Amino acid sequence: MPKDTFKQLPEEKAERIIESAADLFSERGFSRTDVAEIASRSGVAKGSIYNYFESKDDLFMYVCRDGLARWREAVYGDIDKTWDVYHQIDHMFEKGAAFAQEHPKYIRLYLNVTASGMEEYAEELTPESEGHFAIYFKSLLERGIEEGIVRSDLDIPLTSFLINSLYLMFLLSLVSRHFQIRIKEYLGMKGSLDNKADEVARRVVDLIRTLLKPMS
Amino acid sequence: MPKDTFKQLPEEKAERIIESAADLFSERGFSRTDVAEIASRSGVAKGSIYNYFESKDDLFMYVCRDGLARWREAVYGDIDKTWDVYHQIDHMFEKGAAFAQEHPKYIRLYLNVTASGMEEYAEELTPESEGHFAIYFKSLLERGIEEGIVRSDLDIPLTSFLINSLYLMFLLSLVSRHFQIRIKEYLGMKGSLDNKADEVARRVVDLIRTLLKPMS
Amino acid sequence: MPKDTFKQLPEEKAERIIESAADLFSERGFSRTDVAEIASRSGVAKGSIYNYFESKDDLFMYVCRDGLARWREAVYGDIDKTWDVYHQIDHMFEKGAAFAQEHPKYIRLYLNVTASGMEEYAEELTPESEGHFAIYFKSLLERGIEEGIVRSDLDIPLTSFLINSLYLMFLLSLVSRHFQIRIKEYLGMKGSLDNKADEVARRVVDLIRTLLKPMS
Amino acid sequence: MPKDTFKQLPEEKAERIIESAADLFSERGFSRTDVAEIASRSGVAKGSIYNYFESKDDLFMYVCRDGLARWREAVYGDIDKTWDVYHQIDHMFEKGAAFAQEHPKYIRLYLNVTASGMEEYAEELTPESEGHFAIYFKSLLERGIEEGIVRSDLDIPLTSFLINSLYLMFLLSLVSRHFQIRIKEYLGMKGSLDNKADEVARRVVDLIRTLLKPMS
DNA sequence: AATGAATGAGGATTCATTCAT
DNA sequence: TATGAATGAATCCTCATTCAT
Repeated sequence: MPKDTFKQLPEEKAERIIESAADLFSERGFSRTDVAEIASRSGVAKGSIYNYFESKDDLFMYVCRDGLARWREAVYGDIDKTWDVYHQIDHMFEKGAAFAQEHPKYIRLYLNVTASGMEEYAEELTPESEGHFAIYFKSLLERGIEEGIVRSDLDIPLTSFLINSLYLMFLLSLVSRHFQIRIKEYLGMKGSLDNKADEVARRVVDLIRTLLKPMS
Repeated sequence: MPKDTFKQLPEEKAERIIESAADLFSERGFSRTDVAEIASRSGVAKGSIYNYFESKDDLFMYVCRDGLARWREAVYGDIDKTWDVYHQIDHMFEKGAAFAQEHPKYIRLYLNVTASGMEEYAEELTPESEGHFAIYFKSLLERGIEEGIVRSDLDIPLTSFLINSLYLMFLLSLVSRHFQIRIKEYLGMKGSLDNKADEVARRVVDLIRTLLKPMS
Repeated sequence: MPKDTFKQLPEEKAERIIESAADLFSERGFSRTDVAEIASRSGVAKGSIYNYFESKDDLFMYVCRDGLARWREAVYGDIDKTWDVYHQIDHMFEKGAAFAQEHPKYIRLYLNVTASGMEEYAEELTPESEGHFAIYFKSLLERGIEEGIVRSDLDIPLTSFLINSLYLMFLLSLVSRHFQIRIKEYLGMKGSLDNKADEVARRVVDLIRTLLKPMS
Repeated sequence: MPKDTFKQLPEEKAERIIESAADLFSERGFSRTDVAEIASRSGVAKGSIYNYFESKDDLFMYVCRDGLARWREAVYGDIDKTWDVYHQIDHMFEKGAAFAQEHPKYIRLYLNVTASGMEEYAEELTPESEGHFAIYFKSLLERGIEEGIVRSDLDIPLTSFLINSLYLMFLLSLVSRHFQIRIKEYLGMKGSLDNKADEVARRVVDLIRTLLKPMS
């Protein structure tokens, strides 16, 4: 947890630190990131970082948690719960893609938490970040079934898991070299993915709709 | 690339080195792994590691490539191409689960390649490891459609991507703390996942079958 | 030398600072003591310490000098110069023991001044703290000889040195782990020294008397 | 405890490290001593120090223990147990003075162990270094009494303590600024003590003899 | 005068890699 | 070829001191 001094910081300065830290952690991973560089990039002294955070670990945890919250907010923030399931999923993919392209670093942080040797962080962050989604998707599907726009013979929890997995893989494809190469292998794409993100998003949502909708 | 001296090593010794390295890289990640410890665990001198490999990077790359190959072999090695698509997918999940439980380290290595700062490795390894799967899944689906057991209104490349994503998420759930917590959130499970791996595998395959089979 | 601001401080606040500083310096030594902790323990701001003292060195010096003065006062404060030499020595040991047990920190500070790298402090403090004793003991012995209760064949300065050395070693044994272990080795004692301090003091004074009194 | 690598070092190199470490620790104390400087002074790389010792603590402990052993050896090494008590004490003071003048650092290390915050070291080293002396002095006095050259009305353990205290104070006076100033206050000396060490030693031994010998 | 945030030099320790034996 | 000691750059964190409020 950040120290009180961090909370009292001018927002602009705090933001600079978080940005630099997120940049570096997401580019290089936890171990390869140097606290001194975070400091110099954000224009504060090395010692100051330790006035704000207990340790590099503490800073990392804060940055991850903060990044994941921004991600959630960007995606869910302006969702209208009255929309139908496909509309909401479509919105999530669209907003997710926009967020991934604007702030790839916050999504890359996700990969830091999944990495080997980061179990300690996962233990704390994963339930926070995934719990919401799990409940959200499940209730979305249930309502869809009630409304007759989702087939009723599905294993709901697993279908939620499926949708989220697709969602995750899609976003990671926009921010991680590995997942980018991977998706291009599957979709037979060449060149940058960036200008096709929306198109791919639409295809994914279409596929989901095709698979979920009741048989006519 | 390993040096020639490595290739001339007694198989048993080479294996000991690869095992120790895979153990450590998969538990701690690249940066946190100490070459000296790999050496001592495998009973060779630290200097010897540098007789066999150009650098820690080189060793890491070799270990990852080797681990991914073992994974592929375990899953595809004894597949019968005449089986139908659902049978083959079922086999993949079953073998995959067994492999993940017997050699979690080789699957954890996958996460190392996806991590931040590992782009250099992804660049080389990802095409090798994912290319196979992509082609394999696509041809599987195409044959399924021809045989009339897979609905024909699907976006084949994307459906391949979907199946592989589910497959990946399932296996990662067996070996990574993050993905384990995540899947348990979705499936509402408590306690260890290990003794329910087969059950979950079956559920996933069932879902895939439900979604893919043509509407009656 | 403390700044003027320190002298104008409410006595209670000044005392709190001195106490905390003496506590910490005496427990951890100069280098291992953190100015910030002195401040927080005495309930003042870190910056305030620097309003009162030029530097950590300055504070340390003041605390040592003050502590040694308290020690002197406790031991000599209520001595009656008309008592005979043995009575006065007995009183010194008794009061010294009581002081050592009540305020071990002030005696531990002595050890900080004797330590390596502390020559600068010794240069200033030692003459102040030892000068008194030297003169005092010598005149005490001289009077004892005149009165015929101390043998006249002694090397007076050296005998003063001897008595003070014993005195010092006795008190240090009450406050320093090293000297405590040491005296227990010599006296064959087990367990805590604290409840036997008076007894040992008496034995030491007895020995001094035995050695110094004229042959009958 | 030093690592095996240290034990395998050429004696000359090991000696250089011990010397530099003893020099610095004894001049500046533990905390103020920089491992990097020990390394550079002994002409080895900083990292090498950590090949030889677990930590700065470990090195410090080794150096202290080694120094105290050298001191003991210098003083006791060539003592003839058939000599009478005064002869042996005389020899100890003489050799002790010579050692203190030749290798003041090893005696200064003693002060590091007595310092605040060094209890951990005292716990281990003090029994080793003082145990010998305690037993030695007591048996010396007992034999002296049997032989009729030491008065029989003494508190033997305490007298041993007294002699050792004098011995210690005398040696510390030769190597520590504080104790040097102190002894000069008592003995009324000016200028350097060094060229008068033998004379003072003789005076101390004379005083001991005067005090201990039976009354005629 | 009081505060406590900001600073950056300093210091212990780690570890990939080299190299003499 | 095998070894493991030697190296020193890299990195986390501490802390005395300053200074703006």
